[in-house]
Amino acid sequence: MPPSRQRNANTESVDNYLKAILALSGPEEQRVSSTSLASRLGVAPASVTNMLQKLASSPLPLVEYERHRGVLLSAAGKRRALEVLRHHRLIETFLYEVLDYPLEEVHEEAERLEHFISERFEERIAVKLGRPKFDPHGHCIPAMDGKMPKQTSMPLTDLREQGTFVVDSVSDQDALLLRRLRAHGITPGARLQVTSRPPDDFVLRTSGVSKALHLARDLAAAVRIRSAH
Amino acid sequence: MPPSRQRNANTESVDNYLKAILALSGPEEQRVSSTSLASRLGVAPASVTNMLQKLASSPLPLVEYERHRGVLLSAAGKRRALEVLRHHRLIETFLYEVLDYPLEEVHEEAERLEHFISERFEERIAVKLGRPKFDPHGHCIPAMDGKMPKQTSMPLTDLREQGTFVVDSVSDQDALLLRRLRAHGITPGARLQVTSRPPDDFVLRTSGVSKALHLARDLAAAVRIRSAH
DNA sequence: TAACAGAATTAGGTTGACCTAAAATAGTGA
DNA sequence: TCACTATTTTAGGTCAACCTAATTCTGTTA
Repeated sequence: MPPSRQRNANTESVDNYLKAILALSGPEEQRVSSTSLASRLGVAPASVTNMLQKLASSPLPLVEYERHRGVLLSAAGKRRALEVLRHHRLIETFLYEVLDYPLEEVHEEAERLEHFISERFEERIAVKLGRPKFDPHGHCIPAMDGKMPKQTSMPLTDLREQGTFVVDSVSDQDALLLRRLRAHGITPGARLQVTSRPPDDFVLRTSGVSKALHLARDLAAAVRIRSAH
Repeated sequence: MPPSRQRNANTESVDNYLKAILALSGPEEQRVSSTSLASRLGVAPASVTNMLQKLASSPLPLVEYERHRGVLLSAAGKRRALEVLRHHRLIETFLYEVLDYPLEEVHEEAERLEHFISERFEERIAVKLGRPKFDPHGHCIPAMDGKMPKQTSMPLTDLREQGTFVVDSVSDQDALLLRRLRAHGITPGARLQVTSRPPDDFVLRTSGVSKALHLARDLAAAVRIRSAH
């Protein structure tokens, strides 16, 4: 028995499966395939199948799983996934606000710590931060009851018309990319005036900068925007 | 291969063995027996033997081990043990100072987190706290180079004469005990006037309190004192 | 509708950290 | 010095989470 985190059958690994399923199933909660999970988690597909079978057949199943048909989170699984996501985003906010981390480094640290903080720790940092609704990437922080407001933003790459927008959020997946975005002044809340769009380049202006900016596709893909109300 | 903490062969479990050896070998760095390690770590003696053999026979051994003669930390092992101890005590201080944890709850949380924070995290909280030298229990925090000032305190239970002293530190091992001590005003820095000592009770007065206090043996054993200079 | 590619699963294996039970060793006292 | 006890080690096993290789399934395409 591993010393600390066996309580409740929630190991670090299980948490990571749940988080991945939550992320991949999207807002419509579609079934998630073994391969997509495998590639997101960086493990072999066979390992995924194994784990899913275990998670599905425990006394209080965390997922619903049918062979060859992918998985979905059960109510309990979703609850736990959202709890871990809440931890993650609160920790990110904390690192950014209180410990002055650079934006692109909060994710990696949070990714480790999210599994090991207590309820008390979560509560204390939430209070310290004034119960924030958004993390520094612009992602919303699930409430304790698991509620999340509906997404009203869209990927910059989905944009089909020009106009002025506000950066809703940036992806936390790739630190390098994040740093490049930041160097261009593209951070949550920034104003973007988009003057050209695919299949050409993304050409845009950021607030207060006169020079037009050509945005590479990989960068654009990491940005979500909403209308400048 | 477990996903996150395989780097450098320093798993949570290995860290805990190193910490336990450091604690049990004491300031004179005496050899530590398998049984004492087993009981401190809450594992079977056979498990200890196993682990020690592994730690001793790795390319860069963390311990020196001879069968039937106990273990000692190697230079590398001591370095790591002190690093983890430093993490632990910095985290405790942080929880206490910044997140307003009650004293008796910092230990348990730190015990988990100490294994998972990055160098950056350690550095940031150290800066935030003003590079503290002592944790809230009164234990000194090892410097980055592993240096620790020599102990000048003694267990209250070793006391053979009456007099006035200062509480140097209190043990962090038992939360309940700690809370009882705190209820009696016995926290690091408090003044103690000891008027009676074993084999009778410990009878003492704390600063500003007129009523004499009878201290149970288990409580006294958790307190270290130094002279009130 | 047969065949085939790609996805998913099964079978069998490894590693780390633990366990129990049995065997070996060390230190002590007769 | 011999035996006995307590400590320690060896032997052999379990479990979680991974792996590779082999097999089976599914949906599509000729």
